[in-house]
Amino acid sequence: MDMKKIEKKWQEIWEKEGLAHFNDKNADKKYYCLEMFSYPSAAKLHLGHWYNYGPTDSFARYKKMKGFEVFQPMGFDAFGLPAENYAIKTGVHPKDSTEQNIANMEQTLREMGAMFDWNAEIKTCNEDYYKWTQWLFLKLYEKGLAYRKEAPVNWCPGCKTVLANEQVVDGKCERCGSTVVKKDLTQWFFKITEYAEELLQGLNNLDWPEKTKLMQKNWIGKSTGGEIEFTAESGDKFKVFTTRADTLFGVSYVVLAPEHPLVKKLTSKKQKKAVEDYIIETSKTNEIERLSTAREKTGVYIGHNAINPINGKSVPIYCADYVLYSYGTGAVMGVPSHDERDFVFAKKHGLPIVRVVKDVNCNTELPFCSDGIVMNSPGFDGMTSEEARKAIINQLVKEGKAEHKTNYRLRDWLISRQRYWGAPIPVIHCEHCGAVPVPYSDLPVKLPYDVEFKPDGKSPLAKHEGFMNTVCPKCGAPAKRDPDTLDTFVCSSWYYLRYPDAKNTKEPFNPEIINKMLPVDKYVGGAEHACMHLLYARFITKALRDMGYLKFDEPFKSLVHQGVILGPDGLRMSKSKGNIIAPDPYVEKYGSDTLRLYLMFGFSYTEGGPWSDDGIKAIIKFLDRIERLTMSIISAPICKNADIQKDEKELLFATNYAIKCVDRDMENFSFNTAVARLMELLNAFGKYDLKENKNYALFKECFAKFIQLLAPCAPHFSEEIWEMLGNKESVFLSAYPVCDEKALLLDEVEIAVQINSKMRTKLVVPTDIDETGIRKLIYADTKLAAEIGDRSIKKLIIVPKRLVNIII
RNA sequence: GCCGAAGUGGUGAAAUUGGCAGACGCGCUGGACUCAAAAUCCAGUGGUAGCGAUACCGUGCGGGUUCAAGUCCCGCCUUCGGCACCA
Repeated sequence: MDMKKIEKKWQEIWEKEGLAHFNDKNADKKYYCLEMFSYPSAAKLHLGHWYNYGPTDSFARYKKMKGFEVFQPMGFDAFGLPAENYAIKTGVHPKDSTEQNIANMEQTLREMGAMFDWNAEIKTCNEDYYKWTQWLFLKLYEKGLAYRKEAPVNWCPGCKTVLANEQVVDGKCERCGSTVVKKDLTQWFFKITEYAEELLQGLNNLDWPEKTKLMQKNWIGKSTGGEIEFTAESGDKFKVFTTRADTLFGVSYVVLAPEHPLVKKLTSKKQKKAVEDYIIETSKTNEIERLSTAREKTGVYIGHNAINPINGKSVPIYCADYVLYSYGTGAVMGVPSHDERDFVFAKKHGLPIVRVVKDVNCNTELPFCSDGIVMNSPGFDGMTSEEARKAIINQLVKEGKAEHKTNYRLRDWLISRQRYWGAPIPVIHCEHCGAVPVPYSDLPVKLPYDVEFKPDGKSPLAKHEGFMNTVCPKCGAPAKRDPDTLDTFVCSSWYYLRYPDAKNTKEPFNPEIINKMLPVDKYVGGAEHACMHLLYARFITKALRDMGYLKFDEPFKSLVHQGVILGPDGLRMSKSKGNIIAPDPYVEKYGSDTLRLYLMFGFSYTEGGPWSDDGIKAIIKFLDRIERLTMSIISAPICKNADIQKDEKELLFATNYAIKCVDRDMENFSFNTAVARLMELLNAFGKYDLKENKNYALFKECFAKFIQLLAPCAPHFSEEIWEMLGNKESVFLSAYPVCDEKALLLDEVEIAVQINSKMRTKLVVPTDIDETGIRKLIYADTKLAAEIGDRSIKKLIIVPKRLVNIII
C-alpha cells in the first residue's frame, strides 16, 4: 500500500468532514482528552512528541468510536528560556524563531494524522492568550494570593545576569565560567502554600498513578510539631520549628540559617569575620548540596548564646548552611543524640551529646532517631515520645513560649523572571502609590518587539524606555512598569481552561462552557511534571474556584504518564551522545501509521525504553498480512454456506476474545498487549481456510470487526481497508465492536494440577466442575493416581478455571 | 544526599494483581515454494541432562511469609526520573 498517498487522502477527507471538530451539541457525551502541549524548541517533532501524541490519539479515536464526543486540542507553550538563549547566541528574535518553529511543528503534527481540533489552538506567546495570563495574575493579586518579597537568584557576576539553575554547572556560569553567587531581589510570589492542605487531601480522590500522588505528597511535605521560642542573651527572641519536642531537653546548640536576619545582629565582634566569610561561601552552594547528608556539616559559632525555654540552659548559637531559611522558621534546635545531622555536627564542633530518649529495645547506640521513652527530662521522664511531644509543647504554650504548628515543605511559587521572552507582569511601580496593578481595561501589557536581549546587567525590558515609562493608574504621576516577566509555568497552569473557549475575546473563558467541559477526562504527559506543573495547575484551579469562576475542584480527573524512548544504546537521546533517532525518515519510508503502531507495540507505554529498528519490521509484516488477507477476501468466491461448525465457533471465540481484550487494553493504555491481541486474531483468521466451502459472510463480518479494532491504532491504513471492504462512511463514525460473551463460553477448560505445589500435569475439565468431580478425575488419571499412591489427600486447593493443588 | 520508580530468555516485552513464568513479536534453526535470492508459508526455540517420555534449575543478589512468590515483607546491588529559574 502506498502509505504516503493514503495518508494524504484520508487527512484531506477527515479535514473536510470535520472528524476532529468538537460538536458542542453533544457536550453531554463529552470526553476531554488532553496531551501536554509542547514547547516549540525544534523545527520538527522528536520521537518523544510522537510517543506522547500518537498512542494518545489512538486512545482518543477509540473513545470516539465508543460513542464519546471527543475534544482533543493542541497548542504551544511558546514562551521560555531556550528561545531567548538562542536569540542571544544567534541574534534571531525569539518571536521570529518561535513562530517559525510553531509553523513547522504544526505541519508535522498534521502529518501525524492525529485528531486534533485545530479550531481551539493556543499559542501562549500571542497577545490574545497572555492577556488572560496577566488577567490571572491580577485576579490572584486581588485575592491576596500574589505578593512581593525578597528572594535569592543565581547571579553571574561575569555576564551580569540572572541564571536559571540549569545554566549553573558545578557552581559556574555555563556561558562564561564565572562563579555564580546568590543575590537577593524583590520578586513576585503566588501563595500556593495557602492551599497546601487541600492540595494534599485532594490527591486521595484522583485517578492518578500512585507514584505521582506520593511524589506530590512528599513535595508538599506536611509535618506536625511545634514552634518553640528561644531567647538570645541579647533579649532577641527567635522560634525554631521541631517535630521532636520530646527531645527538647537534649538540645546542646541552636542553628540559624546563614540568611537569618538575627545572624548579622547577634554575631560577636570576635566572630564577625568568620561568620561573614561563611555566609559568602554559602551563597556559592545550591540547595541540593546544602541538604546532602553525605556532605561535611559546616558551620560557625556566632559568639552568642540562647536560652532553652524548657530548662533555662544556655546553648551556643551557630550559623550553618544545612538549615534553610526558606523552610520552617529558618532556625533549628540541635539535638545530637537524636538526629543524624545534629550528631555529625556536634561531633565535629565538640558539642555535648545528651541522651533524652530511651530505646524500648535497650539499644544504647547514638544517634537514636526513633520514638522511645523520655529520660533526663525532669517532669516528663517515663512518657512515650508521643506523649512528651504534646506535654512539653502544652507546658510551653501555657508560658507563652511555644505554639502547636503544622509545617509544609511546599514553598510559595516564585513567578518573577528577569527575562524578556515571557508575559510581562502587569504591575506599575509608582513612587507615591507603590506597586499598582494595571487596570483590567489596559490589558494586555504588550511585550515590545524592539529590545536588546544581550545580557549586560539589566533585564531586557528594564532597558526599554518606551515600555518602562508610563503613568501611575492611581495618581497619574510618572511611574515605571515592572521589568520582569511571568514564569512560563504560569502560562501552562491554566491553558486547559482556555482550550474549550479559545477564541473568547471578552474573558479568559466562559464559566458556563468551562463547567460543562472540565475537568479534563484524561491527561497524558511526562512524569517529570509530577511536582511542579501538575501542582501549579491544581492550585490555579482551586484559586479560580474560590473566586467563583469554576465549579470543580480538580483540573485533571485521570492522568497517565508516558515513558521515555531512549536511544538505541539505552541512554537518553542527546545531541552530545549522537544517539538521536528522528521520526521523519521512518514516517517518510514506512508511513505514520507504521511508526505509531510500532511505538504502541514495542514498549510498555508508561515505561518506554530503547529504540530498535527491528521492531518496525514486525509492524510492516503485520500490515502487509492484513492487506493480503483483505485482497483474498475481496476476491474470494462468495460461498453461501452459513453453517456454524467447530471452525466457526473457534473463529467467533477468537474474534470476541480479541474484542474483549483490546477494548480493555485500550482503556488502560496497555497498547502493546492490545496490538498483540490483534496479531493473535489475525493468526486465527489465517487458520480459517476460505478456499474450502466455508462461511464467507461470517468470516467477512469478523474481519470487519478486526479492522474496527485496529482503526484507532492505524487510522489511515484502516480507513483504506474499511473502504475496500465496501463501506461508504469513515470507520471512525462506526460503533466500536461489542463482545458477545456467549461466544466466549467454553464447555471445557484446561487446568494445571500440582501435587504438593509442584506442577505435575494438566487436565481438561468441564468449566463448571465441582470438587467431587475434580477428585474423581484425579483418581481417574493414572499418572496422578500412581504418584499419590496410598497416601491420603490432606488438602485440596482449587482455583476455579486455573489450577488444583493436591496436598498429600 | 533526599523523594519516586525499575531490574523477567539472545532480544522488545506479557503474566487477569498471590495461582501453569515467558502471551504477542524480533532474532535464530530446520522445512516448503524458487533456477536462485528476496518475500511468503509451516514447524521448533529459557537453561542443563537424556534418543525419548521426562527430570532438575530458572524472574538483579541474600534472607523470610505462604499450600503456592516475578508479584507480599526485610536487607543489599545496579539503572533511571524529579529536586522548586529547562519545560
